[in-house]
Amino acid sequence: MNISEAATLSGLPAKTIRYYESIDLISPPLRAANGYRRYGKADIATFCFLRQARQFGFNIDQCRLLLGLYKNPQRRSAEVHQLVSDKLEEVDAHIRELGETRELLATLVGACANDEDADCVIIDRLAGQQEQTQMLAENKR
Amino acid sequence: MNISEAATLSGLPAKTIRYYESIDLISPPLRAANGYRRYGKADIATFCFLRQARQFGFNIDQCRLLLGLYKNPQRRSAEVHQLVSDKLEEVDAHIRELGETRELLATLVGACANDEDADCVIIDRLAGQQEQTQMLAENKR
DNA sequence: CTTGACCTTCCTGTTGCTGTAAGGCTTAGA
DNA sequence: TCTAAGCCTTACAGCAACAGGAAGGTCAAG
Repeated sequence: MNISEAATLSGLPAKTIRYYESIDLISPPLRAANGYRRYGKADIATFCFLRQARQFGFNIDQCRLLLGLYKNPQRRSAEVHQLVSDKLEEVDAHIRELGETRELLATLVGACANDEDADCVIIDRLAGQQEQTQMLAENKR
Repeated sequence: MNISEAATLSGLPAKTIRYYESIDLISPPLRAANGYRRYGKADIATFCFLRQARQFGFNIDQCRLLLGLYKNPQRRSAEVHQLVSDKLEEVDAHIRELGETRELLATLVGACANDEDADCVIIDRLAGQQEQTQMLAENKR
């Protein structure tokens, strides 16, 4: 099948498939006589794998590792487990961080008058972190 | 003061300050006789404002808006409120999305044998979304 | 025979910086 | 007085992970 069908079946845009090939994430496929890329079922499975992995937040290098394990029948599931639980921790950390940001934003939203007046707690709060930074800077000396 | 002191006091790297100037986010400062940028207290306040806003997840264009409101004594706090509550919603959506990812990852971690064997539920799960995609593709026809 | 839908490669742009090169200014110390 | 460090300047390259578009070749239908 041609690249656009492979794209439809796998859920990866054709552009992305070509890009993955260009960075050697996937191996170059066979070419038809006219130069078109030809893909088979196994390729589709690989593309699906990559789409899923990316969706889970693995970056390209991590996908490279995962793909290596995927293609290697000698893998130990413990290796895969390690990669995935590391990612889980990473996602957890990210969620915690966003949660803090969220709380701060909610505080701001709640504190703002939300009217026609120019007085704005949000603006004050955003600008008013200066002293702390300066104290911090002084502590460093 | 010179740029590195401004950087220390505001918490924005000197590089970032120059970058913000280059994209017209902040206005070019006065220059000393030797060509060095000179900053004052108001500049530091602006830099702190930007640092905070970025930390809250506002992108550069949103910072441009916020900065406009910050510098405008005629602002209506409702405008600021709108920007911030939009951002809050955005962050909430992001958190929800990450939460779903987290649950899926946790499921994978829990289901994996985590041993010396090659059998790996994670690998199977990552590769095995193919049918659904294909059904989806067929529904589109 | 043309039209439109594919396909190819190559180049640029995105976001928000960070790194590095190549050079000028300034100040303290030998 | 020389020099070494530690500032400062500009300008260009690069990161991640693609997306958009140009310029051109191919293919199937009407």
